[in-house]
Amino acid sequence: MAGHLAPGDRLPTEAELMQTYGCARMTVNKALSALSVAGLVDRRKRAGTFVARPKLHSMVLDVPDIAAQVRERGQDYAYRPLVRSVRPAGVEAEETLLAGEGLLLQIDGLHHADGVAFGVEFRLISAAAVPQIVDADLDTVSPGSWLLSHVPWTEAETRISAVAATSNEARRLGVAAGEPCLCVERRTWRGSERVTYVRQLFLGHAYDLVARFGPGTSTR
Amino acid sequence: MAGHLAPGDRLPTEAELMQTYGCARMTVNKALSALSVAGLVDRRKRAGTFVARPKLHSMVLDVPDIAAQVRERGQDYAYRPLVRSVRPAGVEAEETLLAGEGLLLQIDGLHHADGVAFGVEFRLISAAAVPQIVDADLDTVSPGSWLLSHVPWTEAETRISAVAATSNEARRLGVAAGEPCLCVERRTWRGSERVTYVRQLFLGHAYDLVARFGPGTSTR
DNA sequence: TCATTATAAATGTATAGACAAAATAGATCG
DNA sequence: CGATCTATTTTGTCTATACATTTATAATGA
Repeated sequence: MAGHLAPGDRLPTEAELMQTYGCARMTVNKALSALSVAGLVDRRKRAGTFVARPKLHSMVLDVPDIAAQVRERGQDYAYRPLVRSVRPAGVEAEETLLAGEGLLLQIDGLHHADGVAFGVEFRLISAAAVPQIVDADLDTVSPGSWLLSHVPWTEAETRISAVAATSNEARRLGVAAGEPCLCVERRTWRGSERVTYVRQLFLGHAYDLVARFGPGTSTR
Repeated sequence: MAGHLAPGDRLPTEAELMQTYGCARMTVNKALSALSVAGLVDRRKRAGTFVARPKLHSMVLDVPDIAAQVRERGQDYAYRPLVRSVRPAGVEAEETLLAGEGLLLQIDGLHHADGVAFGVEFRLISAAAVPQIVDADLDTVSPGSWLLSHVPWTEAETRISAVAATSNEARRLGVAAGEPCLCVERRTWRGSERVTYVRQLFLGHAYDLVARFGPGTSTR
């Protein structure tokens, strides 16, 4: 971290470090292994341990709770449901996003900050994976928060892009069509079962995401 | 992962797992510690090990090499420099982005796919932190790639947002002003020294980012 | 009843020793 | 000269043991 070793440089062997720091090899090994999973060094048997070339290939993206983030700025957060419908899967092309398993719950809603809408959300939930959702009260709490606290999930994929608001979306957000928006699409699984698909559209000037890489990031 | 244990459930103690799987406690401990740093379980002394409630608070964001990503789609990638200037820091307000240390190198450039520009990049590099950059050949290779392979860095922060292309940016990208673009701003440090600031603007329909959370993500 | 103290249960971390696995470097042979 | 085999170095992983640290729970006392 101090920069004494450049990427590609070889570190002392475990045996040498063991001597240097006067501790057992297991201890050195655990430390180096930790550096390895943190991506700071590469280790190859027989060859040794090398400073990894920094790769920007992965960073830790903070996906903040929307409500908490808004409140942190001193604003008032509110979620307002727009549409809620239960229907069998496979009716529309969109359902390929969640794909064919029993009943499908569609929930649209708006995210407000200080009473002004800054994000619109389209969500599909598989009733097969989340049976409790049908009777849940989703008028005040956002389905995102509800799912987070009620449904264990094991895998998620988020796609981030920039799009122009369609006329429909723009109307809901109270802006002109074509307004640049940050589009967050997220698919969530529990095991191999799909749980939910959500597409969130945030006004470009009202929302951003932050990702970090560095000490303290990977080690939490 | 199989869902047999719900969030909040308590796992067997290390001693019990040791019996169950017939191995040493150190082995059990290493396994549980790994699950802990992966964020799948929480461990409290005296209390035990518990299935963590899934938090969407952090995901792993793939920041792909732009060139590689374009080529993966079967397209031809090219970087073309636009502006390159060396000047003392502190001249413009922008320099607060990298802040006052000696000479500052500004490099603007375009990212092309199959000859068509899809991204424009504005970059500041601290010559104090990267003295070699002044003499580097940056006509064919993008400064991003050059820096990656020549400068070890320890920390980076990326901000992602959606913005409308300014008339200047739109001209360079060959689109209409106001076109929605994905804006990626990244600050990079080595220790406490700032290395570079970059602001990249990608055409919304030509670029997106993907973040994942799940088995195999944190463990690489 | 409440605050304080003591006990014990669980994780956290270190050690020394052993063997496995991989891959480089060298030796051998055609 | 090249291919193949061998030896050795280095990391990967497990084991058994020991002691430290934290903290939930039980015991104690005013």
